[in-house]
Amino acid sequence: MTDSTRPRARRSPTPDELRAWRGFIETAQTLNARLTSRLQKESGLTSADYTVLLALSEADGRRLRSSELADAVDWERSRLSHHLRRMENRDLVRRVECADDFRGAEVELTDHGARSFRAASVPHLRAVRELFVDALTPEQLDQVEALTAALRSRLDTAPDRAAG
Amino acid sequence: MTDSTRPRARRSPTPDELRAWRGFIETAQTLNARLTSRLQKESGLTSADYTVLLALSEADGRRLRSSELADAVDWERSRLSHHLRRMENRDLVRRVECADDFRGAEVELTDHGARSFRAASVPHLRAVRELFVDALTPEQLDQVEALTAALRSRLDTAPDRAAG
DNA sequence: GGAGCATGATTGACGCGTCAATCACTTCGG
DNA sequence: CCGAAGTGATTGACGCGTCAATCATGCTCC
Repeated sequence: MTDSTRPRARRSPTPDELRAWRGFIETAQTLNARLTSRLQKESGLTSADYTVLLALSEADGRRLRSSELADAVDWERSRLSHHLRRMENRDLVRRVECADDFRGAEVELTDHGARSFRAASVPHLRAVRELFVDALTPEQLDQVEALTAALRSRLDTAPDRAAG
Repeated sequence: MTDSTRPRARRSPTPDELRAWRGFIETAQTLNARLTSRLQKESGLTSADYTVLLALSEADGRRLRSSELADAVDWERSRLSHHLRRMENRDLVRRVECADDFRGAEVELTDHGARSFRAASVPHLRAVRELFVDALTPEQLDQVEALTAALRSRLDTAPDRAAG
């Protein structure tokens, strides 16, 4: 216990803690990669596409201001802009001029985009069930919520560049 | 309960389940982004750099065959190859011809690479403690291990393109 | 021992995401 | 009004990761 004289937060994680950390982050990444790959194969959409289409299909009139969309999906502006250009080229979305503020643009789901999203949705959600939900007990699912709540609250507290 | 007539795995997740899923994957991504950004700012290394340097500094003689390194970090060959080129340009690693098999290459930590890794390591591990370990109770850390074990075993079982 | 296949690794093309710079339009102060 | 500051959104450059193609060397079997 030579570490016990140092403040806890300044020590490196113990091997056990590090194992938990690595397990957590690697599992999340693998899971994400697997879901993404299935989504792509089954429906030709990336998970970025899916995120955008989901946000748009939930919006009133299937359209959103660019900035609202950026907030909804929590992306940087320029990332959204680049991605919308690519999605527009594939006829998944359409940009239309905004009537009340000519700086702004509105983004609209095309019919093809709406259809693609609907077609992707069912197999995607099924995959989430297979690879995540069904792998865990109901108690574990509750634990997940508690864990992520705790982590999120820590993330919200710590102001990006380290804490005091 | 109209769903109760359908096999469980074919249903979409319930709203609760979906919330747990979204919480899990988004938290993991945010956490990862935060750690990556701190690592980058504090030491000029990406997490990809860090991963490679960690694997190499744990290897005998600070060197590994390219393919062994690829296995160690679980990357595609070509990704590793691209990344090593970039790291070589920054004098973090060096490629040397392999004596016993002239197809192969060995990758070696440079002194500068070793120093960069050591310098990055302490603040990085401290950040892991701050943002992950210290956000959770010891019980929760145990839960994380059990959860990820369950998820991993599911991932290993399901043969990438869906399960029966 | 040479043809054909296997293996280790690299390359090129391309879509992606970040950062900094920029463009276009609006608003505010005078 | 006009100019300056503010705001919504796009662009360009660049590093990254994937996929398919390729290169170079080693291996096998007749």
